[in-house]
Amino acid sequence: MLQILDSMCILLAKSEQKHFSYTKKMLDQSGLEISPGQLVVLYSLFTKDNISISELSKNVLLDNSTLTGLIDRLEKAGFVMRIDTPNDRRSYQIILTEKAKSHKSTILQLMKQIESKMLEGSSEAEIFMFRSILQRILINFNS
Amino acid sequence: MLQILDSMCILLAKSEQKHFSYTKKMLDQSGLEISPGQLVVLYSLFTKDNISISELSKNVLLDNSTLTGLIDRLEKAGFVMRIDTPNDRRSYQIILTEKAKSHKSTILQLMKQIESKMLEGSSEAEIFMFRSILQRILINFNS
DNA sequence: TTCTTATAATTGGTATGCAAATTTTATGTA
DNA sequence: TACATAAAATTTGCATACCAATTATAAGAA
Repeated sequence: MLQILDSMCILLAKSEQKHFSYTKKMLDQSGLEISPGQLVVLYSLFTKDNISISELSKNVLLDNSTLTGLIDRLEKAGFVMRIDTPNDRRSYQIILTEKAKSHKSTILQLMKQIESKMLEGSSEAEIFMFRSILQRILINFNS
Repeated sequence: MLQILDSMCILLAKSEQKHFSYTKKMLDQSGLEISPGQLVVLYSLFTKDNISISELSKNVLLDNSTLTGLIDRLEKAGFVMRIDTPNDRRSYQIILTEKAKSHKSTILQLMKQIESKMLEGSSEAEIFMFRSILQRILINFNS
């Protein structure tokens, strides 16, 4: 085992790095023309779209400025549209296109596949504990 | 709990994202003038320096091209030096400066502090299992 | 020795991410 | 109404990361 991985922080970082690379590889192979960052945005929009950038930023834990670029690329690729918000000319509503909706099940299936790969060899009990520790980490770093 | 976090993959990604931000904040406050990426490189070099970029890239699980920039900034900040490799004019050896060595204990202490924050509220047994699952994830994504 | 192939490091292009600054529009106050 | 303040989105600048291409050098084969 590499020396740096004796640090739990670095182990976490590298696990995510490899997860990101694997996700990117799988998306490339799928032909969906979606990036890992876009995947998270779409996943959130599948549950609730027709919301502003600011609302979306809360849902996906990303800064507005990060979302601007992500939405630009998603819009260019035909997965979402910006439509005017009534009574507020500062903001837009982000809505899914038919193209996005038509790929929903494929996308969700791919995500399940990646999750399976990630958790291969771990028991239900281990996964349950893993989830609760990650949730605690998120809370710890937000306070 | 946010909807997107029902995906273990996204939960992992967001945990690391928050860890990264927290590390950046702590480093900023410390006045060390080191970035999170540089921290990992220094941590590895503390164990073994006087190695080439290629060797280092294996030790820190980063691409050569990523390391070039990181080493550039570390060199500029006076933490490392590139010295010529004897008998191979293509490569350099990366060595720590006295400045880097003088900050070693401060840096290691800061890392411990971040790890403590991260794992706050988790038991030894939970941490042990957490580590082993992360290691398995790393293996899963590398095969 | 010459040519091919491989290796070391860098550069350039793209995708995250954030913070700070900016632009435009709303809202609240005098 | 006029002005100050707030909010929504974007832009800019910086730090990761990767891949693909490039440059320089080394090593092996003919």
